[in-house]
Formats: sequence, structure tokens, C-alpha cells
Amino acid sequence: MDTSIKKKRVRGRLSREMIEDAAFEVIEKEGLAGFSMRKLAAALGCEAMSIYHHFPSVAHLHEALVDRLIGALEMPDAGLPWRQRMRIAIEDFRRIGRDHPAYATFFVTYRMNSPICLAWLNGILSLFRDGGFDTELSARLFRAVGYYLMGAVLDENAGYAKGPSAVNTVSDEQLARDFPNVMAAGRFFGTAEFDKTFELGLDMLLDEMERLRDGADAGQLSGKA
Amino acid sequence: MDTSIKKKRVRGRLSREMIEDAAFEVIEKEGLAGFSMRKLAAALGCEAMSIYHHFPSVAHLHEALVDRLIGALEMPDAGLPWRQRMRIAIEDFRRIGRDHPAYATFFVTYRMNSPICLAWLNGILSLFRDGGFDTELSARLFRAVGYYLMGAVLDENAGYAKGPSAVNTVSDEQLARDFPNVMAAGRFFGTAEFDKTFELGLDMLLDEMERLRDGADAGQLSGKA
DNA sequence: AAAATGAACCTTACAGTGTAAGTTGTCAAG
DNA sequence: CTTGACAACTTACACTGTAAGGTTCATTTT
Repeated sequence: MDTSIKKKRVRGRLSREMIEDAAFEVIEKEGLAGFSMRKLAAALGCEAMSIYHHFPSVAHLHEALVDRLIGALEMPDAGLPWRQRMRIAIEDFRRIGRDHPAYATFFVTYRMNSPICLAWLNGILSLFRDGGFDTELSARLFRAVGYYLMGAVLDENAGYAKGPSAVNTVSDEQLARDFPNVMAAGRFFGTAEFDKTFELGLDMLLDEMERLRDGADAGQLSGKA
Repeated sequence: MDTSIKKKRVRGRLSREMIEDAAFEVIEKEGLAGFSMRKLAAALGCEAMSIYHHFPSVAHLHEALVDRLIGALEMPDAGLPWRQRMRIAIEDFRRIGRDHPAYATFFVTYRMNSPICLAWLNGILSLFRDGGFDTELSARLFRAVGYYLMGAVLDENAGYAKGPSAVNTVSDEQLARDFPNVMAAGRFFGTAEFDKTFELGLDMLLDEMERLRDGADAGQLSGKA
């Protein structure tokens, strides 16, 4: 007979929301690669298979996490100036990465096909349309700005500033000797510089979009390569 | 005694280069997630552990793969106009994603600290300096342009156009009814539109950089948010 | 109150992963 | 022919997601 003390287990405790909350915690604590159903279960005080009652697979769970993050976003006030609306929407997305750094790499790579994500996407496309662009230019500008945003989120959370991942590390002396430009630039690659750098690129894109809208398309854009 | 026929095995066959070649093949065939040391070994006709004689870990192997791709890049001819040099360097990087679509997500996420990658990075930073920017602006513009490039490579190889990854798929009817902007924009999200969209965003950034260099910094860049 | 139902959870098991440790096969130098 | 070194293999371990089936318990029905 088993005389070991068994933690009294209150059934019916688990819920999708609880599991999602715990998942975010485990991911941020253990890293995205360190996340597993068993660790998640441990954090919840249950067995791994119990989670499958609420989510049929890890893929379903991950989709729910993305949906939660995207679903929490709301479109900027339509009464604000366009440039400001665009800026707010972009910063909102960027903030997700800031709040969930370990999850960012997954998040950015994720293909958003769920209804919740499509609804957000639809709203963002509306925002581009409100800028005065036709369907084609709205679509292309959305993607171009999205590229910038995705790359930024990725780098800010998993990039150069997060320390070496390479196996062959390079000493500071070698860096200074062989790669002086990297050495000099490194000062502006740190976390403290993220905002300023991001703003610079974002303003460049916003400026160009306003220029495009104001009919400056006879300018360099169609110029030589 | 074992009388089973054993494939005669020629020892001493393996080399780092062979393993890297096979790794690229396996990754593109099986996908990045489907890659494993055992599958790589099978492709090579050897056992998984034999690979460890040439690469101490998968991380080392991955680093070698990234090094090979980056190491193959060369800086654009310094005699060309600056804008064209920049464009070539950017397109060279982008082509890596095109040639190794399945590897792109890893590639873009990878933190480049190896000597080979640092050398490339150092050269690119030189290119920005050649554009007439000081250390700080070179560093920030490199990052901003890099964000755009990273995001593009990511999306072009693992993004929306590559089909649904979501578990809750949405029917075409629902898409047309509930997300008309997505439906309309979808036409410009396909693979065939990648080049044109990428060029649009790239030209926007190049235009802004030339404007910055030509001392137009009294313009909107420092304007209201 | 007793029985039945079904959701919620657990146990076990399997095929897969990276890789540490130890063993065998092969070839070249002495 | 022996020895040594190295390349490749074998085995084993701790981990992963999850399929299959068993157990427990709250609720509902009789």
C-alpha cells in the first residue's frame, strides 16, 4: 500500500485562461526553447496530459497565446491625426515584444490566420486606407512597415544586444583590432538605444508615406536603382 | 554470431563540408523543425554520433552553416554609386533567404558573433560610413535598414504567403464577409508580389537616407510625433 | 439516497530528440 | 607485425509531444 502523502488535489481547477497565464510565465522564465508541456504542468500543479483536455495540442495552445496578445490590441482613436494613429498602432504591437521578450521570436514568426488575428489585420489595413492609399499601396505599405516592425521586435528581443549565441566568441581585444566599425557601433546597439533607433527608422517610413500621399511620387522613388 | 549482411562502410569519408552540404539539403527537404542529427546522419549514410566527431554539437553545426552563407557574401564594388552599393549588399543578403527558405527563420534569428559574421558586419558598417554618416547615424541606420531586411526575409520565407499555420482556419467566404480589407489586400501578399513590395520599402529607406545625408534633417524627421 | 453519467484528470507507453560514454574498425608509422 | 591514433559505431540517458486507456469526482436523474 502506498503510504506516501499525496497532495490533495482539487479537481476542476484548470481552465484555458489559467493555462495560458502559466504558459506565458513558463516561457518567460525558461525561455521559448525551454518550454514544454511537462514544465507547464508542473507550474500548474497538474500532470502534462491534463492540459490536453483544454488544448488538443501545443500548437493549439500557442495559437491561443498569440490570439490573447493580438486580441488585446485595439485600434487607435480615429479622431487623432493619421500619423499619430499609425504610430500608436505600431508601438502597441512593439510593446507586445517588450512585455513578452522570450515569446517574441515565436510571435513574430507566427502566421496569423486565426479570426482574431485577421480582425486585427483588417483594422490595420483600414488604417492604411485612411491614410489615403488605394488597395494596392495600402497592402504594400502595410507589408513594408510590417517588415520593419517585425525585424525590430525580433532584434530587440533576441538580437545582438542579448549577448552572444555563437560558439566561437570573440574577445574585446580582437573586436577592437579586427572589427573597429562593429566596436564603435556597438555603443548604439544596446538596449538603452532601442527606442531612439526605432524612432529614427519609423519616422523615415512615416515621412516617406506622407510624401507618397501628398503626391510626391514624381520624386526619387521612381528614380534609378 | 551476426550473419546479417552489413552495408560495407568506408570509413574516414565524412568531412565538415560534406556534413554542411547535407545539412542544407535535409533542412530544405524536411523543414527546419524536421531537421535532426539522426536524419542528417541517414542522409549521409552514417550514424548520428559520427557527426559529433566533426561538430561538437548541433549549435556548432548551425553556426558553421550561418558562417558559410555569410562568408560567401562579398562587399559590392566600391567604385559604384553609394545607393547602388547599398542596394546590392541588401539584395545579396535577401537572396540567402531565397536560396534557403526553410533555413531563413533560423538564419534571421541568429545572433551573429562569429568572426566571419563580424567581418561581414564590419564591412556593412563601412558601407554606411561611406554614405557620409557619422558613427552614431551609421549604427542606427544599419539597424533600421536591418530591421526592414530581417522582417522581409522572414515574411517572404515563413510568413502569410506560405499558407495557414493556424489551427482555426477561416473559409474564403468568411474572409470576404468579415475581413474585406484582408481579402482585397491578399492579392498583393503573394509570392509573385514580393519583389515589388520589397523594392517599394527599400526605396523609401534609401530615399530617406539620401535626404538625411544631404542635410535635410531640418525637415519632418524632427517634427511632431 | 442511489445510481448513472460524463467531464476532468492521471498513468502508462511510444517514438522521437540531443548527446555523454564506451567500443570497435581501419589505416599509417615505426 | 605491432602500435597508436583517429574515425565511426553502439549503447544509454534524460528529455520531448502525445496516443490510449484508466480513475476520480461533481452533477444530474431516478
